[in-house]
Amino acid sequence: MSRVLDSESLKRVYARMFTAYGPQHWWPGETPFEIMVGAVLTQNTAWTNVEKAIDRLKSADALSAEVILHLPESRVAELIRPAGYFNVKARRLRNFCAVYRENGGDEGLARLDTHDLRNRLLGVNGVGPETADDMLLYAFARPVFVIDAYTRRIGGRLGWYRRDEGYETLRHGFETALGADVRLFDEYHALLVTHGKDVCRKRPRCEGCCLREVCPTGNA
DNA sequence: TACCAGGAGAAAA
DNA sequence: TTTTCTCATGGT
Repeated sequence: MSRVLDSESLKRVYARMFTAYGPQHWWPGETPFEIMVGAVLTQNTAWTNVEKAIDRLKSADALSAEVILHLPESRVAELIRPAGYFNVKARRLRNFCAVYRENGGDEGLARLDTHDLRNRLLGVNGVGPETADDMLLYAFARPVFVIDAYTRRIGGRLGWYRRDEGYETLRHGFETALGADVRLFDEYHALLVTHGKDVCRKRPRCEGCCLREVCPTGNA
């Protein structure tokens, strides 16, 4: 980034989105494991489809690392079919479950410091930076800011940075400007996604956009 | 019908 | 090293 992110601008945008949409109550899931499975399944996929896949895993009594590792990959793929990319995601889920088990499950992973935990997750073939950071923030309440396509699109329109800026640069930029605050990071990311779905896609002319007055191009 | 969704990794250039 | 391609269902 050519310049550091402005803390006041970030907080102003957050306040406007929070006023417009209210608390988002992310991430759906009863356990860290369920949240992490959801993070893999939601890759480039609408959450409504992920919910169907998780429901099918639950119905088959297969929402556990042991069962997923025991079942044939084709069976896992069949169960998660509604989430799309079911063949690659079945393989990724099994890769993740193997590492999850090797590291002692929810409790074992929770004992790792954030840097260590992030590296373990990134070591899984199929878990990239965004998925790992979803897991860190929402499953383990670590102060890690998640950068996704909506963060890039909205921040880009607001003139904060280039959309193709590197992932780590953006993550570090948000974390430095906002300070380590799990609840803020949690809500901020969720609000960006909600705002992106609400305005950026459904209302291309930004009618009634809560960020209109703070957007230099008038189309955030 | 065409497009997109809470990405990542492999292959090609 | 950077860009392009592949994976796939379900809703709008």
